[in-house]
Amino acid sequence: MEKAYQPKEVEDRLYEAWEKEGSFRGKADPDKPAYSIVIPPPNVTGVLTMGHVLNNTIQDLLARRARQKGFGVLWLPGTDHAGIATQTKVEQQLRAEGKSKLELGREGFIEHAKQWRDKHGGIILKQLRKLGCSCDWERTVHTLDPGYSRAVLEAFVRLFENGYVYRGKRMVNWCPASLTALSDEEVVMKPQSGKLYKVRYELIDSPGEYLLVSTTRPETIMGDVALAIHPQDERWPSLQGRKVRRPLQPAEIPIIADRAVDKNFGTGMLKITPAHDRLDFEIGQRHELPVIDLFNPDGTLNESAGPEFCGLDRFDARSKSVEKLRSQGDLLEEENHDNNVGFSERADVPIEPRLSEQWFLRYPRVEEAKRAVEDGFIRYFPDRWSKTYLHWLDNIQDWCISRQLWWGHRIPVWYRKGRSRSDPRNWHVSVDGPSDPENWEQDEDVLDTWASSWLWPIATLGWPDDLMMKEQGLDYFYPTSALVTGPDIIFFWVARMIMAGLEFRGDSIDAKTTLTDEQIRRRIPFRDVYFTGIIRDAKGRKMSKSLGNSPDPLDLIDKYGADGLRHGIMSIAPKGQDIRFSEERIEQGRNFCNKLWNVSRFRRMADEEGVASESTLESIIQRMDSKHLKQDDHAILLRLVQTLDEASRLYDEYEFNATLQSIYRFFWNDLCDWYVENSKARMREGEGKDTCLAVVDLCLRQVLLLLHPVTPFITEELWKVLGYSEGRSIQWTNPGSGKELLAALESWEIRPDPSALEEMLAIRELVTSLRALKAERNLATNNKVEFFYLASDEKSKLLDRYRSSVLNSVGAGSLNRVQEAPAGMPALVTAFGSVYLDLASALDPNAERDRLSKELDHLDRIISSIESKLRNVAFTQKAPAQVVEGAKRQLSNNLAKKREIEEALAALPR
RNA sequence: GGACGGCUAGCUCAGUUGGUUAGAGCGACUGGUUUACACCCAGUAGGUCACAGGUUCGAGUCCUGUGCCGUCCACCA
Repeated sequence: MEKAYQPKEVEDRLYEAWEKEGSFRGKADPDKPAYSIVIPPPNVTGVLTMGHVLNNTIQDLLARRARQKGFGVLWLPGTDHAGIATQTKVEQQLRAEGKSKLELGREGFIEHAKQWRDKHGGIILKQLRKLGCSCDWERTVHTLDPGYSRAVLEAFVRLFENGYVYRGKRMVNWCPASLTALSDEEVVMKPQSGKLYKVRYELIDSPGEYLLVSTTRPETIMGDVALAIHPQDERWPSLQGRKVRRPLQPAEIPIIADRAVDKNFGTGMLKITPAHDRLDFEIGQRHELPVIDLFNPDGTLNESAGPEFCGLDRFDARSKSVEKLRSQGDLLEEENHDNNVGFSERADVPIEPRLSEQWFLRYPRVEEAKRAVEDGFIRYFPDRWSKTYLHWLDNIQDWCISRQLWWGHRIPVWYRKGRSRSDPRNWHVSVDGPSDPENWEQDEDVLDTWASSWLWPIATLGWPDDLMMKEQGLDYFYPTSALVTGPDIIFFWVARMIMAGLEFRGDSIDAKTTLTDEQIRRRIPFRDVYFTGIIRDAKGRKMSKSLGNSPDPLDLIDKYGADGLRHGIMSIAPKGQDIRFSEERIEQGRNFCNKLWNVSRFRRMADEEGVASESTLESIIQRMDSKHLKQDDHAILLRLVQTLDEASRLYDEYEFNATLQSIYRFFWNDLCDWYVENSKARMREGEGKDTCLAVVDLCLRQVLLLLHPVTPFITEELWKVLGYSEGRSIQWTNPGSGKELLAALESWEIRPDPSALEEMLAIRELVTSLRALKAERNLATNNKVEFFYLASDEKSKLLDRYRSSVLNSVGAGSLNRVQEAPAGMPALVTAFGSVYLDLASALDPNAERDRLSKELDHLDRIISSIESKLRNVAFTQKAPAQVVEGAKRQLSNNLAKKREIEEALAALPR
């Protein structure tokens, strides 16, 4: 074995072997309980980020643990076509080649995009293999696959038939960069510091008299169709019904009154531009006002804006309109003003409210979606996200699902040629289209990407095709067991998947009929949802490409190994809290693997032949001879039992960083630093050698099993190297519970002594104190140091049993009992008693006095606090007896310590 | 304007239902290469648990308020 663990060769070799053996294949096996996860499909053209590493490590961990526990496991991978994102990329690349999508035409563009996707896409899936992800790659799904596409269209048609989908002319969020409508969720509000302009409008019937209006968007004045005041605004009792002159594109427009106007904002007077503001549009509807659309789709102004403005970009138009108003004397004031502006999430440009005809979805099963989470059919980890989820559902708005793009699922609606598209009588809605296609033309738009990915858990398992569902094992794997994703897509994806599952799984149920509990239980797409945190850099900033603060996971794998990366990331990932990334933690993950490697190496060096045999749990236990079991053996076995239970509990609670901490403590502190260190002599020779090695084997074997979900490669490798494999991969062996281990030990007449743990802790504290006495005086290399101790008979007896191992681990010549504090020796007071270092020379009495005085002060503070507590009648009467007893014991211990320190102090030479 | 999360050692974080003297890793400092591991071992220093009240015999932990940091939701021109 190499001196240091070399992950590269091991990882590639093992991954290949696992794939070849079909370890990851998800098969419906009626003899096993099912465990399934569907991957949150990354963008097909995406590359692996630290976020993916976190997310997918957790999923892999869950899948691998389930495999160990004997479940029929499926982790289903795939990619998302990512409509806008991909189309934008392809267009950019075309532009770089000097081509445009219009030249290619729809068919040509899609063909081109597909080629581009096939060439550059799917990289991320290869990268996930490097991470060790145990996905069933044979079942990889892409959202534009024929089967999946059919599911998307089928869902649309069913929703249409059930009255959930409708077409309407409405205000939508328009992205002038991507030239498409967006859903409300794709708009992010950003605070902007802009200007608030005060503009005057002249009253027609009273020339020279003006009304003042505050606006942030002077470039839309040409589209004003009215001014509005609040009906109860007593400042202007008689304005209603009169008219003003619009200062740009002059025209006479009426003054109206509407409750939606805020009397207290600006001048209390609102200009109404129905085509370019949501509120204005609503007011316009109420008052039957006309709509003047000033903008082209790309955000430039059109003819309605007048010749001066036509063709200008909206922001140029803004400055130009300000200039013009100023020159006309209509601009009275200009002040700084901070407000929130909606930006397109993808293109990062301000969105434009725009009136257009689009397809909308009224969400199905909203009430049941709430119940599913409220009543615990679906559990959120951490639970607090359920509040965010429920709040969104309470205020849910219809979903604009049509996108003016080419890359995606084309809406399965056909319009009769030459007839009005607004009239449903001219529509044909079906998956396969009309039988006389020559008389129809298909809707040009595609569906929002999320209107395909919301079917992910059900459509990847074959829905809606009966045969496919059977083949893919939908009945077996659905509902999936866990979903691992970020809280940022709780609305985009999680909530919508729940509604889709409730609506589409099983028989179609009338919209008016509420689902029963049993139906909800069967239809939900997943049972547990684990929300990860967001990975931030060391300064707490979000990782992003533009900041360049995101390390490349593949570089990290190269440097620290996939296991190191996985271990590192899992050790810093508290449940649902944001994560500060630091490469040091990944380094620690690598170090951990190396430690595991080296202790295994040491184990082999102790007895190469013993390792060669295929050792099962039973055969390891049978190598233990209870005659040769020492207290240290009992103690480490008890710690192993504890750790098995603790780690298992923490795994089940999704507390992965705590899980690793628990395993770490056992493995590093208890096993390596204490047990192995103290057993080196036994491991080499003598009667107890076999027993001792068997204990080490048992501990190592269980540690490997516990760690396998987190660090699959090194554990599999050592599993074989150490001879625990019985020819089988570690993947299929369950670490088992502490209770099961105890039972196995018991069947071989091994019953760990419960008092051994406590003894070990006491001895460890003693050893630490003795080491400290030496270390503080730089005596680390001196093995002949003599110690004395002052302690009770009982403690003295205990020490006699451990003396040699204590001397050995401290590196000391002797440790003898005295009846009173020896003069002039540095001392430490432990739970065990006082220990003294015999050091005639090189002692600085003053330094020693300082140290002891400090200790004494500290003790005095503790003692007086306990005393006052015990003097308090309320405490002694109300606190539970054991707490009071504990305090008393604590007091007497500390008083004893104090006496001993005082003695030691008195014994110091002046 | 609402809602949620965070504030504990220089840094990153643990701290289960209130109960003996608040922990770990990293970093700092001291010492160590007797054949598992310097990706290691031994040890030391370092904390008014953000602040202010309250409940309680007892508060890092529960309640109220304040501050700062972060996230989400919200049509104020």
